[in-house]
Amino acid sequence: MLTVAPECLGKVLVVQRPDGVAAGRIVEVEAYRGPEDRAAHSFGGRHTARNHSLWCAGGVAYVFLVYGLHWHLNLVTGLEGEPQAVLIRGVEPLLGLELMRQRRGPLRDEHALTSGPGKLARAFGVARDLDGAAFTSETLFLLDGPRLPAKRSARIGVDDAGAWARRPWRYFVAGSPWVSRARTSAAG
DNA sequence: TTAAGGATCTCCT
DNA sequence: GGAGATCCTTAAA
Repeated sequence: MLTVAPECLGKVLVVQRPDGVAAGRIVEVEAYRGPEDRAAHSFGGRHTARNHSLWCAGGVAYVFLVYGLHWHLNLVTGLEGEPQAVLIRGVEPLLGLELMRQRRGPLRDEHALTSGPGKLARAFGVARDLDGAAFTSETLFLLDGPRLPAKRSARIGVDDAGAWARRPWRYFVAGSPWVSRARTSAAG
């Protein structure tokens, strides 16, 4: 999974919805590795209705809601019974710009369209009905792209996870304006 | 059935 | 740089 995460950078995420198609190049991801990873939803080996998709064989989507407002899109990468996933945090829009703007509403900063996990999920129309969907379906799939140079840093939003929070399991493309802004400036 | 908390975003200063 | 929004999931009685 730690090898899969950097390989995701540069790939193109495509989501087809009834109201249109959206596509973008992945420029930022985070790796989560349960059940040891305290920051992961699967920490402790908990297999619940919510994170069921995490335990499926790799290649499906794990979609969940945080703070009652924001959806997050993960790519499950483990074997069946091994909860491992890559969280997609930032993409560079390629197709469906108009559609994304519609779904996101008026923005002060053009780059805010997809520069964050909650933002891109909304821009791409990702919601609960995509949870468990295969990444090879017509609705949701990945295209190969040029391998981009990955930089690493600590993950974001997992401060209370102790040493696990400091693991450099966030991979991003340095210099891309579509990378979400880390609260703690990226090391490296 | 109830209570508590969360892998964030946005606006305002 | 700081605080509020908002609803789903989980655990306990």
